[in-house]
Amino acid sequence: MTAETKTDQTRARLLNAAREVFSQHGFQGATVREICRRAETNVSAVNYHFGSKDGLLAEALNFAQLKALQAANIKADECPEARLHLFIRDFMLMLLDENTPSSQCRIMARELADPTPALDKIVREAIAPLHKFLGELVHAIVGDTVGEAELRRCVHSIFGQCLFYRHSHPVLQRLYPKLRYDSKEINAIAGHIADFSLAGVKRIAGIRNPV
Amino acid sequence: MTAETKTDQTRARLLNAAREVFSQHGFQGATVREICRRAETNVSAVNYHFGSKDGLLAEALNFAQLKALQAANIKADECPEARLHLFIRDFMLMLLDENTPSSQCRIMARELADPTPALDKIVREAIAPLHKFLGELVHAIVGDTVGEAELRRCVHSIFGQCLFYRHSHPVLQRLYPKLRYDSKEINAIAGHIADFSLAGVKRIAGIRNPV
Amino acid sequence: MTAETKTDQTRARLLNAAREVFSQHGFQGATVREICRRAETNVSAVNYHFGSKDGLLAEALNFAQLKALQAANIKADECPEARLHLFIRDFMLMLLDENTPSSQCRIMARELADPTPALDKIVREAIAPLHKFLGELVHAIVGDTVGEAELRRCVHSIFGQCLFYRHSHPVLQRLYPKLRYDSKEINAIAGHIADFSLAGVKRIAGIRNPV
Amino acid sequence: MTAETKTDQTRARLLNAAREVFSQHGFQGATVREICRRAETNVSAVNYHFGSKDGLLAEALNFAQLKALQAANIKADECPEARLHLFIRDFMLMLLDENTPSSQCRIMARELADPTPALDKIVREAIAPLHKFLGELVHAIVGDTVGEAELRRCVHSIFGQCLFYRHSHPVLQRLYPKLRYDSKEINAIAGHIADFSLAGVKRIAGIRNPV
DNA sequence: AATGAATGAGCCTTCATTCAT
DNA sequence: GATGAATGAAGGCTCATTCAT
Repeated sequence: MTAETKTDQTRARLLNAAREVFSQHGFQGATVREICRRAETNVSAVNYHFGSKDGLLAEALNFAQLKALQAANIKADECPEARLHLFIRDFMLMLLDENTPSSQCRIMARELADPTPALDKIVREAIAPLHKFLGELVHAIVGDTVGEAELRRCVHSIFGQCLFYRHSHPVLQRLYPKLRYDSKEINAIAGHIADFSLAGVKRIAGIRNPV
Repeated sequence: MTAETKTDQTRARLLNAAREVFSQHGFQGATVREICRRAETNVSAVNYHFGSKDGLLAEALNFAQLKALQAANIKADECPEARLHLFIRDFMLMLLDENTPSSQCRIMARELADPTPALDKIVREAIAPLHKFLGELVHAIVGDTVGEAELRRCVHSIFGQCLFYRHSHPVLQRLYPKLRYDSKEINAIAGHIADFSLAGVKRIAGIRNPV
Repeated sequence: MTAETKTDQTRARLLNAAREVFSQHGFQGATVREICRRAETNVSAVNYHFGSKDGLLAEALNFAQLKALQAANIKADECPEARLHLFIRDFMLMLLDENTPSSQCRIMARELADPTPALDKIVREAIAPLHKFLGELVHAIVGDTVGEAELRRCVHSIFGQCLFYRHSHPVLQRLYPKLRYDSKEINAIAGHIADFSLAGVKRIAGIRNPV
Repeated sequence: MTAETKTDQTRARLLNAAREVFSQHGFQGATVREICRRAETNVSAVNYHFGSKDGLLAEALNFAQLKALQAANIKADECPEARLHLFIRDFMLMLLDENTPSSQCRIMARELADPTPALDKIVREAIAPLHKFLGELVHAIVGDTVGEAELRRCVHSIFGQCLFYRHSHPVLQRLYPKLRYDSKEINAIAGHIADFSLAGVKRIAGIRNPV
């Protein structure tokens, strides 16, 4: 049924390998050779199929996972607070779960702090919608009681907490050598961030925060 | 009275250049040659003064400033909540203030995943004490009502929010081209993070959060 | 019929150049750049074809020729004394003959004092078998009359005499500016070493040495 | 009593350190920094006192030890055969004894195969006299029965055997990991070379070689 | 006279890319 | 169309040497 040509298969293998390697080593740290080794093809293949390492990154980022996450969240028949919790949990799973290989999200996270030619595309197609999505979710929680700037900062506070566990992973590993991101730990972290943030946004909105 | 030797001046120029380049390109993306070019010295200077690129990073992180920040905070005759606010503000000033360019510690250790003595030292001497400090400050606010793991996560939530503005700076620049980190903006951000976090930690501690 | 690919040609040029440069400047003194310059290729070629400077040395030593030499000697239908003479002559030709420049194995491993995989491999694959071979040849001459340690020293004495002409070539050139290693001279040297050594090993074995 | 100035002391320390390091690592492998570290002075001292690394080598080689060896040998009230044995033993001790630091002879041995600017001086002042000395000793044993070329080759055979143990040390260490150059082993080697060579030169001279 | 600081040429190696089948 | 071979720019670093006291 899958009329995949050999070319398509090679492309697919390269994209998967690229996602793995980019998410592990970042764009600069990744080498074309390593990607091609994992894709079991030759080093010319990247330039042949994608023009350059940059081009490979651009294609490797299809953001499907991220969009699926948002779509699923919107569909969820839950109150905004519960949806925030869900979103944070799914986002953290994408960022941290070691059993989910080749998450685009993890690639993005790595590149946020280290501008690459692909960053414009990443921001435009993935991050801007994501910020918009979370902004709307927060708005659904707090209503019109907060200004635009404050809403934005709430979104930043939530993403900042999430991304910290990825960006600071090398540091956290050294601080707490026993730390492992299994699903229990990820759930605990996500629960914490959700509770913490819910209280935060409500405080910002001037809403009394019951225990 | 400027008892600065030529050596000290060269070291200082290198450190400033390194902070600029490291924060712009990350550790891997930064080149010794570029750093030396900006410092107007030769490429050997880095190895001469700091032993290696790693060693330069370790010194560029400027532990002294971090420690001064903590010391000043401890001395402040304020309640823990106010001290948290102060700490966040000073930390954000250190991370973001564009008016003291390159003399600040802009870099937080990242992407030194391979076990390297530099990151070990950085974590041991700078980051671990910093986490301990903030942990104690949070504890002073919430008392013994939270467990060790939760306390730790509160610390992570606060640092995550702060570092977000540095790590995601390239992203935020693209999302909000008009964004400038002047002292007014920094104060607003710090205020937001302090309020948000205070509500967060109290919620985690099970403390009713009045408006 | 010249089924040599371009790769093989480049490899061969590199090996020839490496033998020249290594034998002129030693391993440390030789530079990859100089070798590549003489081989008329770029500096990456060494690492591409041989992995490293060490790897290039390992291949340049040309074990094949050494092995062919031993194989031919074993096949020779001669008495052990005559075979010793033959071996020394062939070995000296390999070491010294100026008429087959740089296609020969001129280098004997030296100055790789730091434990390096290259020298380990060289010793294991080339030198140990060679010592074993000469040990057996000496044993065939003297029988069981000498102990293991003495047999070993006889082998060392023979190799030492041969290698002297290579290792001390720069010295001998200065001592005897007229010295040329043409085939007549090489034969004379080989004959000398064979006679000298035959008498030596027999004396060590306690065998009366007739004129 | 020693009216040594501070300068002289520094020079002396540098020369001693240089002899150590040169004999251990060869001229190219030795670094000025290491020499100065051992001499407990600064890196400029070498150039200040000796002009360059080359100049340091030239001065480090005063050949006193070598000359003393020859002088002592001439004085010895022994037959030429016994004096050959003595000479080889003393020469080997100089080359190999790990308890005799900073032997000039060992430096020379390293540089024989790897021409340095100092080689002309070494050959002229040390090696040529040494070859002449050993030539005369061999001549005293065999008389006028051998031609000049053959006499020369006998000298080469003897030196070749001795130097082998130094040049091929890295190889021998790997072939026989248990090998140690203690004085017992050195004496055994020297005895072997003397016996072997005596038989050799007599055979070359056409002298019947009694057991 | 003597030294700590600074230099720049050069080292081996890695890398994304291009070439020539 | 697809690949193994080859490239050259650039990387961090080491070193003998020179500078400026």
